[in-house]
Amino acid sequence: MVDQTVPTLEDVARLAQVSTATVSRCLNAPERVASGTRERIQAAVDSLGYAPNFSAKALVTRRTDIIGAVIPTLASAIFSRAIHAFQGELDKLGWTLVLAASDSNRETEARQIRALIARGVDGLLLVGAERDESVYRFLKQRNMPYVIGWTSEVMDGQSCVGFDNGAAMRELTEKALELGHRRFGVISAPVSQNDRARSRVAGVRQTLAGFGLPASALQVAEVPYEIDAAAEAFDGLMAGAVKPTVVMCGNDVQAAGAIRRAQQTGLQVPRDISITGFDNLEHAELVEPAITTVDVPHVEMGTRAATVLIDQLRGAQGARQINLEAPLVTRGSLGPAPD
Amino acid sequence: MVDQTVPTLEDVARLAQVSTATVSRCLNAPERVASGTRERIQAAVDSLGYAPNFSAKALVTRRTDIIGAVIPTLASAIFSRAIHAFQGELDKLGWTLVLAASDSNRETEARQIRALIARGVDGLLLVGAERDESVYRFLKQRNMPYVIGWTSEVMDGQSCVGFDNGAAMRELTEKALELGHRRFGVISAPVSQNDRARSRVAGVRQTLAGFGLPASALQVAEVPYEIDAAAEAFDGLMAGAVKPTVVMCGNDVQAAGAIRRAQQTGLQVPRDISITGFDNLEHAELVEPAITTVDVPHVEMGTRAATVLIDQLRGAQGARQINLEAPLVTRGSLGPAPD
DNA sequence: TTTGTCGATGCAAGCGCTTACATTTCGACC
DNA sequence: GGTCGAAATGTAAGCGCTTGCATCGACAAA
Repeated sequence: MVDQTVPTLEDVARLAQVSTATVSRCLNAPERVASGTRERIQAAVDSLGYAPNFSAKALVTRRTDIIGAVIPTLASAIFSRAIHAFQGELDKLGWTLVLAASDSNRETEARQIRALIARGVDGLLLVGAERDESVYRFLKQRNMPYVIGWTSEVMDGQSCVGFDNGAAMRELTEKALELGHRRFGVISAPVSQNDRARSRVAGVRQTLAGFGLPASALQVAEVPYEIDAAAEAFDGLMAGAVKPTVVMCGNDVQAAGAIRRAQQTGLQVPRDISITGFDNLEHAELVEPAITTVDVPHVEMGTRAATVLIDQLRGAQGARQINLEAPLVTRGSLGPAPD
Repeated sequence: MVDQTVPTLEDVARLAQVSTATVSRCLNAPERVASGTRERIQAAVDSLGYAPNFSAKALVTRRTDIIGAVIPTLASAIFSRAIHAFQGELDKLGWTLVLAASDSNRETEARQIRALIARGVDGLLLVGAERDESVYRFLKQRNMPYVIGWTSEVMDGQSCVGFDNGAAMRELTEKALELGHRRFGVISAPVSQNDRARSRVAGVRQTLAGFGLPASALQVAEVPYEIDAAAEAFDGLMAGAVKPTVVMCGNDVQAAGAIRRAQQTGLQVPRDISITGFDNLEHAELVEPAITTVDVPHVEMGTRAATVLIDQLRGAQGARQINLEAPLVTRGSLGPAPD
């Protein structure tokens, strides 16, 4: 290893017999440099294997071309599909993604948002609209562009790319009502710090109330998005005074857990009990019976989030609120209510 | 929005009536600053809401505290669990993760590795050992620390945190032999640019050869890690002259696709045909029958990869090659060969 | 009092790049 | 050949931070 030092603009300039300014221009706005010079510089760049130092560039331009995303988790497929699409689109547009997972912890999320901003990200993708006001103040104070995903319920002036969690759940609930169900169970993620989960539960509640059912027609259990936790929650619901005929789950992982537990306890799905999910993850159509669920447009959400954010960075005026379709996917796990 | 400018070290210094050098020391090595001064500076930092500019810092220290990871995809759960653990550990240690997905494309991967290095990452996590020699030359030339995940077959001097793909598959194959299977099908990811997939297939081949079976006892189909593609590949294998009694899949997604297609064509698993997977993804125990598979230690791999890489960045000498256990998980999809 | 030591602090250079502004070059045209 | 404007290029000032070295002052020992 003879030459341990990385070549700089100055090395290129010297080799090409021009000033550093010309090299810089050649790299950033080639049309402002005479073609002969350009070729000479290009040759110097190639022979030196020069690559610009982004820290130096960022220092003077005040831009990093880095976008940050803070998501609840990568551990399951829930967010990873959208993040994959998000990253792919960013890559295409010349941006780089830095990623942090908050494990659905509010303080962690706030810390990570600050950390990414300190790192100099040009923009942020956040999940859900609910966070401390102090975080939004900070974002505003630093004039940081951001887009909120996975929900369409945001404040004026905020950009989002999401869908209506409540509406999707209302639609699913109506379907269940049509099928004769009158006693509902819900297995949800803890709603206290999760606006999307809360909207979903609210969607069920509103629909049932609108239909004229008493509050007792709905039992809610809150547990994490894990199979075993959902299985236990299912047991809890079925052991209640008012046994539900349909259990609506906050996502497909919980639905899979509920279905399995139902089958273990000798119940047939959907003959004895109907179960629904949310997200349309890959496994939703693999389990038996396949899960009736809501098709969350993960990929489109990720892609659009990237374009909305980049548009904003490039100076587009005004917030954009994009509300995507999240259609019902009817499969075997939801059937008519038992007599 | 009155004060649009972000406070700098100098602002803090002025307010605290010290030099910028002292503020810098106070932030990076508090013990070298008198406690009175320290308090004054702290107060100034707080009142200004000062946060250091990482680009400037990186420019002079030549370190970014950013780690890059280039993985094949985030679209499924295959890599995301490990990346989640990797990011969590990095976060704990004070590092930040930037992520790029190559979609298993060799050129894209090479481009992304270069891009992340240009961005100034301090280290890299890569998946699998197989890439153009020019990439490794580049890595070496730039003196870039990196760790290779998902395999233990690396060159001398390279660090890895993985497992023995071939050994795991040999073990699985032996199990199938014990159960009386003599005609094997394999559904694999395309092996041409995927050393892990190649090792897995080789594991089957070696075991069968060692057992004395002819080459015709093994039929291989190469398709992407997708359910439908796997289903078609399954059809292809079953339509061959030598119908397999067991189909070993490159991962659990393919196994799920194969199982479903088997059932659609009236075959009972494992009575008529056995099917195995790889990875032990969440759905492996959700489908019916549950998938016999290899439990890849995703989380531990992610965590250890982070610590190995950071150790290296901190100056630990020599490459570390960590070979984790990837034990068999016996479930319903693998049974005795039919008579 | 003088000297030496050491902890605390300041000074200033410089990391590699961009860019406003100044200067040079080069044709086109008369 | 001389003039002029545009195009091409150069000059140099920073961006915000770290850090080697110089300085200062307090205190202990002589």
